[in-house]
Amino acid sequence: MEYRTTGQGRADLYAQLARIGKVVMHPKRIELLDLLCQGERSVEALASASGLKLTTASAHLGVMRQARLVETRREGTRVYYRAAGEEVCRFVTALGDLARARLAEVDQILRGIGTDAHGTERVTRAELLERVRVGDVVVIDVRPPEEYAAGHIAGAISLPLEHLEARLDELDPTVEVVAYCRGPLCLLAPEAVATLHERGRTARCLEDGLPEWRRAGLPVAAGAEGQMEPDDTRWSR
Amino acid sequence: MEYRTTGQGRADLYAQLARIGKVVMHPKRIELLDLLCQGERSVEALASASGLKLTTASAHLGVMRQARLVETRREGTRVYYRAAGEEVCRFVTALGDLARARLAEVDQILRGIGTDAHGTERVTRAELLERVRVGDVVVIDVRPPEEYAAGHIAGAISLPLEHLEARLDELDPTVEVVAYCRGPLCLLAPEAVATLHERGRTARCLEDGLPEWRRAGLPVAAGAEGQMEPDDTRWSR
DNA sequence: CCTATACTCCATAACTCTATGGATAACAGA
DNA sequence: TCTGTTATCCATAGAGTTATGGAGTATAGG
Repeated sequence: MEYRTTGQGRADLYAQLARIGKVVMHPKRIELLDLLCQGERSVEALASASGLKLTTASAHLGVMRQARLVETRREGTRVYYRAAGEEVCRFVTALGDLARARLAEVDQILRGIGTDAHGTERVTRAELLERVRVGDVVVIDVRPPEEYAAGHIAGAISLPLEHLEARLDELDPTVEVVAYCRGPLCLLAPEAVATLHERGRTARCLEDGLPEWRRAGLPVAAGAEGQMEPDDTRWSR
Repeated sequence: MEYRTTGQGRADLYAQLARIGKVVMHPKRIELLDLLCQGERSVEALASASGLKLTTASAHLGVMRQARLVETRREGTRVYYRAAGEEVCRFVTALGDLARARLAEVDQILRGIGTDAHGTERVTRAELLERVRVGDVVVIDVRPPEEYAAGHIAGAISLPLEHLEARLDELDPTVEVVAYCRGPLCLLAPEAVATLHERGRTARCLEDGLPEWRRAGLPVAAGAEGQMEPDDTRWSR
């Protein structure tokens, strides 16, 4: 018995799905997509962040644009790429979740060097929200300043990982620190927490990162340090 | 400025995610995965259902097994493959959702030949549940009998698409029919509804299909027509 | 122990994808 | 208009992927 419905239609359908599959078959494209879920970036910025040559990065971005997973905006001589919608970021998250669930290797990497192996539980979003309200915690955004400026947890201060040790004295040793970064696949916050632990501080990571926080409808602020415009309308159309 | 955290770790991480990405880069593998989300099947059954040669199908299944997306069980000389967990099916659904959201072509195919183009709204799960309770609707499972036997909506009767026209007189013309199949990517139910409309019947599709119904925790029965064992423990470990 | 069945493994040829550098295109500023 | 910047396009070599048929493996049954 053959149960192939409308023969042609089905084949076409799966071919379309494979267009999206092809995007995530290459590690660098997943990396780029993950970066784009943080906010828009120029081709050059993406290339240097992912360690690709400009032409190669452009080619990868072209593939992703053809699959309609990213969109572009031109500003003078520069082209800014962004994820084509919230669904794209959800898909990247889903891919990461599946990988963690099915591939022991992923969990090992995430629990490996510089992560929360010390049995430190992560802080839930609900808990953080409450403790920020009460004010008995300091939230640090350990991502690069540009990403902080593009959107951050309301009330968080920008303290990029690479400046953490130098600016350690800005943090009150008696107050617990909660660090967050780009999401479950990002290693910035776990590394920050490990560093803080080495210095005898109390610190934990937030579960997930900014995209998940935003997606949960929790307060996000934009702009550089200090000025706290309640903005960020990126996904709110 | 370079912001590449733990250089090696990140590259490894994305390479692992790409292992899963590579699985869904090929249309036939998506098709196979979609089939496996309906229940386990032998290699031969999968090959014939997807129109692949046995060796090719086996190779594709091998790729999927290496990525830990499917698992096998041997029974005599036969090897049965199954999805490696509920997360796998959720991922396939997520891929389909993303494709529908981002690729106009997919929506076109789904709304194309034989689908609910007639402005027919789909029945929600909640509505169906209530109307089955009241009993003013007949639910037909238009998938192949084997899939019905492996698990179906409690109360549904098995009426494979290919027998629909021949067995049309089994359906009371005064009662609305709700057809369901494998999920949003499956075209069996929309075709059945189109056929029923041509015969002047009142009929609609259920939103999504059996996997989504099961995932929502709604009643599923197993076994062939008539006998209604409340079973199906496939995902309940 | 022999045979048939249901798969998996292997070698290979055809094909597709990726990285790279040079050429081209779009734009801003002088 | 000329120049520098930023990004895309193109040709190509190299790497990886798929389909296929034939060989090999595991199992059930005679």
